[in-house]
Amino acid sequence: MHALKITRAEDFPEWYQAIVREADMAELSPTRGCMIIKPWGYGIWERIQAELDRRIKESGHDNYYFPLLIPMGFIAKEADHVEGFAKEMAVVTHHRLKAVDGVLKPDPEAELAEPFIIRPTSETIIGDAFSRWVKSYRDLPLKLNQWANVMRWEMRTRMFLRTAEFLWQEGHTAHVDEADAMDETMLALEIYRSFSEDYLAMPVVAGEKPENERFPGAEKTFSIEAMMQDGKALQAGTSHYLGTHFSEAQNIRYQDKEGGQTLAHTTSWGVSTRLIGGVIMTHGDDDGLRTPPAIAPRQIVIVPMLRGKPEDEALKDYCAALAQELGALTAFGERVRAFVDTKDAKPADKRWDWVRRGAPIICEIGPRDAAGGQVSFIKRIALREGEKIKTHTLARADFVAAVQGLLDETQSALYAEAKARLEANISGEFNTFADLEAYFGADEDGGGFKGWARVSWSRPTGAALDKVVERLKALKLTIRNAPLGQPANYKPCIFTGAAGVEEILIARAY
RNA sequence: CGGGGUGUAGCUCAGCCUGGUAGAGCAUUAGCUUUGGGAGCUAAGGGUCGCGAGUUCGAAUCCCGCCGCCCCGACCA
Repeated sequence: MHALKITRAEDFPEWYQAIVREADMAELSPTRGCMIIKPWGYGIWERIQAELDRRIKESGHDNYYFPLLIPMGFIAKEADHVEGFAKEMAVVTHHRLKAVDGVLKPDPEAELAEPFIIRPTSETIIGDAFSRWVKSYRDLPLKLNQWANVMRWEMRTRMFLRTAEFLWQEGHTAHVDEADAMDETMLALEIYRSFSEDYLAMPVVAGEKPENERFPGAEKTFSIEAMMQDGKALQAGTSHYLGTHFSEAQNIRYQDKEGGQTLAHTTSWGVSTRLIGGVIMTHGDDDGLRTPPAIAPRQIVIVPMLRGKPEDEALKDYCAALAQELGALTAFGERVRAFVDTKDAKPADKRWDWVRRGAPIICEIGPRDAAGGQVSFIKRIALREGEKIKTHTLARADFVAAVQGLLDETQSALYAEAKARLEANISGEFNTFADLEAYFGADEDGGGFKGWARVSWSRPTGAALDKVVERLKALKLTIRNAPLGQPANYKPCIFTGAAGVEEILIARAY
């Protein structure tokens, strides 16, 4: 009997919805396409923010905050950019409401001369600031970041993976030349890769997006791609070299050492609350989430087996003292987050709540443990032995001494499991398009697990690339990226048979 | 935005075809029992049946319109 009513094997999308609800991470709000993020979900985001913010600052970026509303004219300045975002823009057109026949409406008298858009991303408004801030080569590089909410009017939303409003971090930088901007683009990508692997225990493949998948207005787009447990790829972060597209559109020029006016080269890069969806689909099991300890809002949860009797007080004291002792330890460079769940609820219910949330270590401490100076606990990553829940018992001092190791082991085990899955399911055994069809076309409904294909291609562009995209679409496939670390030699192009020039990953994707 | 499904108690759903004034399980609350682990018994509370307009003496049920959600498609930094 699992803690979730639905298993991954039965219905992966339903299982995903169940985990978001049952782990109490988020729920839908009355606002279409938007969610209420609850403490277990938001707490994970706070851990992500704290660590990623540290890494971003360490690499020389400062935090800024730009407005939510962007003058509509700004978005029109870069042609590809407006084309990419126009269809999903929320627009603010009025500044006042008025009751007309008892119905509240935007006051026709209060229409804005120039509407605002709610930011879908901030290249344009930040570019405008750059154009004023960048005067001399001495002002460069200019490296900033902001933590913000953005809005994209998506047709189809899924909690954490694609919502109309989401939270993210967006880095924006300006540089003297392409080489410097490309260094920055790759630096950001590497921050995302290492952060995802070290901190989220989510292995990824970093690489360059094909032309058709580039960010609107970008010269080059790079991504990190993670493999979910249904085999689909999730784009978990992107880093863009924007060339001089935005500089031209917004006049970001500096006086170089020779006294000439030169266009700056800009970059942008971001990760969002989508990472949380990735964590769920990487580490969840049929009992709920298994939260990596580094991002678990509570790493050790202590459930006292309260009985509504006088001896409860002594038991609570024992648990509080244990939590305090654990809180003095450190793990992943921070204080250990221990929590005593004293809520007036049945201990068994509390246990299963924390199992579904995926607290890494759940202690269940009864009067006999307290009297004997022991700690009984379950490990979320090794919850069962056969059908039965596996309970461990250690002397209190031994448990305290073991905690850091347990958390480290949990983090490592989650990473190792996901890494093994990723590596076992990327196949280079495809030589012709027929091979792809044989594998990916086998199930018509697209429901079964399908791994990724790593294939050589001749990197067609324009109409030839469109044709490739169409052929892949028929198999519900997309090109994810061209991984960094390319081989010395290539097989013939899987699409055309021409000489291969690059290896790419092909997969079904979110 | 197209195709399909769906919307009834906090959750999962029955009732709809064949109109008669709303149900089950779980959850909640109270009491009693139980206590090394997802407990039992008894009782209670809880629903404008997604919204609106029709047909009808009477609509959860039939008709029309709208909206949300889920799946597929299109779209998706």
